[in-house]
Amino acid sequence: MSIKTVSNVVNDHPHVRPAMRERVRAVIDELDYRPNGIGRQLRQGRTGLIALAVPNVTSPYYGELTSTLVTAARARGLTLLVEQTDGEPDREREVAAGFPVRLVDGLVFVPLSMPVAELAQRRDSTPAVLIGEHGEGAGIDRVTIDSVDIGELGTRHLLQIGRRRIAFLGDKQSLRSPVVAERIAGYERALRAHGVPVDPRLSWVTPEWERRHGYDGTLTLMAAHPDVDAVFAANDLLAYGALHALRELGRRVPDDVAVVGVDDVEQSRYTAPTLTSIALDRGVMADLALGLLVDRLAGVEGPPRLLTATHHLEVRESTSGVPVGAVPAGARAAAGA
Amino acid sequence: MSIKTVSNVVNDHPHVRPAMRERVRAVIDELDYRPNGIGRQLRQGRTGLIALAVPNVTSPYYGELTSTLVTAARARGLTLLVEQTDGEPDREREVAAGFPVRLVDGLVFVPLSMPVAELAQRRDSTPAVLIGEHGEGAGIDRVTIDSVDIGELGTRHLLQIGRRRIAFLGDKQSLRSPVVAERIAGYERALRAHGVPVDPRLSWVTPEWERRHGYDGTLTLMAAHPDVDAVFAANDLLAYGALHALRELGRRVPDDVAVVGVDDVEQSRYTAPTLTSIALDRGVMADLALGLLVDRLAGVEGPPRLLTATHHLEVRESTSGVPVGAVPAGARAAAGA
DNA sequence: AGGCTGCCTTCCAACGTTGCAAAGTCAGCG
DNA sequence: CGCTGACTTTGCAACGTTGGAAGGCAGCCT
Repeated sequence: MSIKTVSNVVNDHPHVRPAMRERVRAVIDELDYRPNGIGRQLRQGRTGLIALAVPNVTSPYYGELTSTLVTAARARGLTLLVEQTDGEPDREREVAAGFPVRLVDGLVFVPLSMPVAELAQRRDSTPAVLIGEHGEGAGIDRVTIDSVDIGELGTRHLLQIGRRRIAFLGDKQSLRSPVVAERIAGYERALRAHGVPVDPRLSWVTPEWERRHGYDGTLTLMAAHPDVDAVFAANDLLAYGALHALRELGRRVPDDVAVVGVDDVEQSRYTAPTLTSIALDRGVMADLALGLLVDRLAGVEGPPRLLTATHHLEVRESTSGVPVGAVPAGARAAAGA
Repeated sequence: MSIKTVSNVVNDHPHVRPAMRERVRAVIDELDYRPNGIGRQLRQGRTGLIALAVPNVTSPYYGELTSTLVTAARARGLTLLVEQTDGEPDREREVAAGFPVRLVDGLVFVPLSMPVAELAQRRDSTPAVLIGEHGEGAGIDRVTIDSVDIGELGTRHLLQIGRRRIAFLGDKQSLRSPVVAERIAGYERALRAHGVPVDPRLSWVTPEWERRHGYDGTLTLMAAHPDVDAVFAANDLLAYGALHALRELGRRVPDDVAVVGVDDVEQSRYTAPTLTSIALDRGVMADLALGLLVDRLAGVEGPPRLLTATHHLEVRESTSGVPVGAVPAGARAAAGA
């Protein structure tokens, strides 16, 4: 039989006589033959591969995002290939410039630090989607979240439980990325709306948003401003570091200092005390992003599109003091010792 | 100029006159040309792609492993492609059988549940490396850890701080995988060595090894056996659940119940109390695994090889009661309330 | 000046697949 | 019995690259 007939069988072409179809299938099983993806792709010009470029896979937030994307991609017959940028501008530039060897059909990119102007001048013709606040005006499809509202929501919650000296943990010294700028804008807006003076010294700079930076940052913050009665951390990891530092300093949470995070990753339901956080819908974000990308792969033209995923506040012990479980308060107090 | 000359320039072949080389480079820049990976790969028969199949990317342990592998692969000029099995036998079978379309050069696989006999009968000719305890006798290169010793080490530590009613959290009901079997073997060996009777009722079954299973498991465990004075969790996530449950129950850690985990992921330095855990060297494991795989890709023949990565105990507050930071004990006591 | 040598460039073929078109087969019908 | 038409199979070409071999050119030696 001819090679082409095999191809017809493998691709379920019509006009193949059942007898022949059976014969070919038998031989395929016999030889354990698999079509060579490379040849197929060369012919079709597509690989079915999508690259995902995130700062890292280790942070719970990006890990959960990656996990969702892997699953969502598979559901659409695509395979995900992972790159890590560590949020460094040069690594992000490499991703934006495209891989030196053309291999993927599309790119899902979470940029953090590279200048948006450079993103906009990207010459690589591979379709891309951005996820996150970074990329306003880059002319690329994007799925984002409303970080101004996130900053406002978290701060308002702290104001409502009576806090007045609220620190924002996770500012950036140089290069204030949109993420930070927006969250701080929301934070300040909420303060003003409540008639609480904005003290710029309480926008506390951390080099990155990892646990240890939250820990170090909170130690120095509390030393400099002992009157701080709430910490609004830019993400959950910083908040974990803050909780650890506060415990070490003997400050009770939330009694002395309340803490709010952003991302609401799984771990936040298990810290002691459990962490109040603003939940972002990662599943929806991944799905939306992949949908935008698949459109472009299918040849959909048009101006860059922008979608915004929703978020909501999950109140837990670090601001309410109320334990999650159905256990008497007395028992809880004893537990903490 | 001819296509082949361009190829020669791109591949740094000798015998290209500098003038011509320059001319070609200029045009490449001009057109922003990139070699099409597919054509190249078709010619060379290799894709430079490595598949990684893990249960998920969300668990800190696998997340950190994935992250390390991505970096290690990149350092060797390979790109990592991620699949998730959720630890389900059928999904693992698919991975073992090979992707329907031949596309990757090699496979790094962390199986958890599929029968080893089936792994051994794998017909796919793509080189593979296994990571973990699962796969003994499959005839495939593997990087593992000594889980018997891990079980023994953790248990001995608990015995040495005076605990006698030590529960093992994370047994599996049916299908006791090698991971569990080995850790429990070590646990029982340590108990016997100390003359402490082995109580099989304290090998507590959990459906999976996620935080919530540790939480649920610990609640039921402590209800059934209130005299338990230590919990040896099969991994850190289970331990976080255990810490949460114990806090809710008003049991002090480590005073009433000491807790030990396995994996020593980043978060364990930040829980309250910080978690004693057995650290596995993920970086080394990833490197070893990739080394084995690259050998096979280079055509190295020979019997299956087995490497064992090291581990060590990180003692923290959940067994020692001693805080990590340089803060007076009095401050710490107040902090916990 | 002719031939030779050595370097540079070009040509050809092949990797494995699939779209298209041509060739082949067969049954039914006039 | 041959023709028509529908259905089935096969052949060819092309996707973009690179190894190997052949071709071209210039300079040098005699």
